[in-house]
Amino acid sequence: MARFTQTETRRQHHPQQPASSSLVFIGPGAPLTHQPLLLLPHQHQYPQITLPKPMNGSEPIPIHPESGNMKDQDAIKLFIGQIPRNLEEKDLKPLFEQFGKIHELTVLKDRYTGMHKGCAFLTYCARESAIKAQNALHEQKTLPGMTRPIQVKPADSESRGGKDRKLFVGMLNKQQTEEDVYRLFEPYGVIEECTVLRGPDGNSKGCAFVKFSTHTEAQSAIGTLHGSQTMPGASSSLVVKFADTDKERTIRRMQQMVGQFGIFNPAIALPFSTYSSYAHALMQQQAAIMAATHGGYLTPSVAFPATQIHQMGALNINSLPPTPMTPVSGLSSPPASITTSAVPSIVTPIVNGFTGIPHQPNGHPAVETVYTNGLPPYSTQSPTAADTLQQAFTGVQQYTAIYPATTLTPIGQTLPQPPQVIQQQQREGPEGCNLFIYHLPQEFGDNELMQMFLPFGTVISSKVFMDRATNQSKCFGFVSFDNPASAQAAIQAMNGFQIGMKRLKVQLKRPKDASRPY
DNA sequence: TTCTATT
Repeated sequence: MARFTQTETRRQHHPQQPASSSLVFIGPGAPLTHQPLLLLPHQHQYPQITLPKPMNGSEPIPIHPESGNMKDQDAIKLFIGQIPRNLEEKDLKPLFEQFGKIHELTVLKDRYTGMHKGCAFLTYCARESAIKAQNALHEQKTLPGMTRPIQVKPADSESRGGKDRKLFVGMLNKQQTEEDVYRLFEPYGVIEECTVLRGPDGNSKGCAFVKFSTHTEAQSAIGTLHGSQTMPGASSSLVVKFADTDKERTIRRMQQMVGQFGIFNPAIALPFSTYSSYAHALMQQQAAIMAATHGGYLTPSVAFPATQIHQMGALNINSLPPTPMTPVSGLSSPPASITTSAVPSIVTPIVNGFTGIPHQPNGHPAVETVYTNGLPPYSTQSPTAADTLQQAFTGVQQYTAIYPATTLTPIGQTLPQPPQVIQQQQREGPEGCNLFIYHLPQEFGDNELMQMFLPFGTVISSKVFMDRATNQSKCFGFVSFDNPASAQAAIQAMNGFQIGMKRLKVQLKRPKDASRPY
């Protein structure tokens, strides 16, 4: 059995501190499961963990720092993962208290929905308690209802970056194990984590994550290994690059969704150039956002909370039913298997909770009516592709749509002050911020329109014009941003963007007084 | 060929 001893993860605050425990590589011979292979500290014996019993309907009791509850200067903040979503702070407390006095324990909640994220941060008063807890708990026990073992490890915030030393390894062959990957990367530095990505069946997806202890090590692995060889059975040479950040993953998912739009009419492929231009604009936009945000996190108005992104990613848009306009063969479109059941139930009441805003008497309901309702006007018809698409987008809707419905949301008191989306009754952006979009797919409603433009900035309003008689989309609409740069980015990326057989026309909305001399 | 989550 192979055993590789490694030094402990370096801590940001004490880079010089000698390793206080060693990490052991669990290699082949050890029963490898589909779990990521981690470099686990030696196990110590601790009392059998008694799982806390969730208490129904009780309020969370956050444990906050207080006097007499001082923490070590070098205390380690731990990230706790794989927590059942029905466990709150007070439920978790007993589990962790056995390793020492807790300084702070916070279950992470979605900022907007208050939804339990299934993870928490934990800081003990004593550094040593954290180490004990990690050794005793990490990957050692699976909490009720969870399919993976609990995670107890230093929070990302405890190590600088974290991402700048984590590599994505692609184009592995599916037979390669964690150990194979480990061996491959071992020469370049200290490997803290090595995970082969696997599907539910445990089969390798042909890629892996390798985390080095330093950026430099990671960089050197890239320099030497990337493209250096082609694994047997792989379609191209080995890919070694820094892993995506969450933001990049978000962008990737959006790109994938965009790609899926082409499925509305499989006969026409999305031209790569257009796709690429959208992707590129997304990247630029995201980069701009990141640069403008000191914390490095996306502005709430633009960011998709990770949990919701996850929801999007979990939905199979490929299962879209044929649209009424463009029936497709069974070839590329399996029967609609997506149902509302695939969407967290919280979504529906929120999205449906909108009340109509009365149309203006000027005969222009569109731009005047912001988020009149969260549903496309055709939603009462039999299921359409857009219905399903809407479900796919529900996570985003839940986020974006929630603001106008503040008084209707069941979790209203957990909502923070709504960000700029809530310029409440503002319907049209400043000049240069309002776009006219033509050649929309018939199935697109306000929401789909909004989703398509959200990546470029804060969408103040989105409206697809409907034919009053037929209740069908007139295939054009308006989108308003809160700033001209977003509008320009959207034009750059989306004008000429092909969806099905059509190409979008995206241009600035003509100002009302455009033709009027001043 | 990008993971279960990181205030």
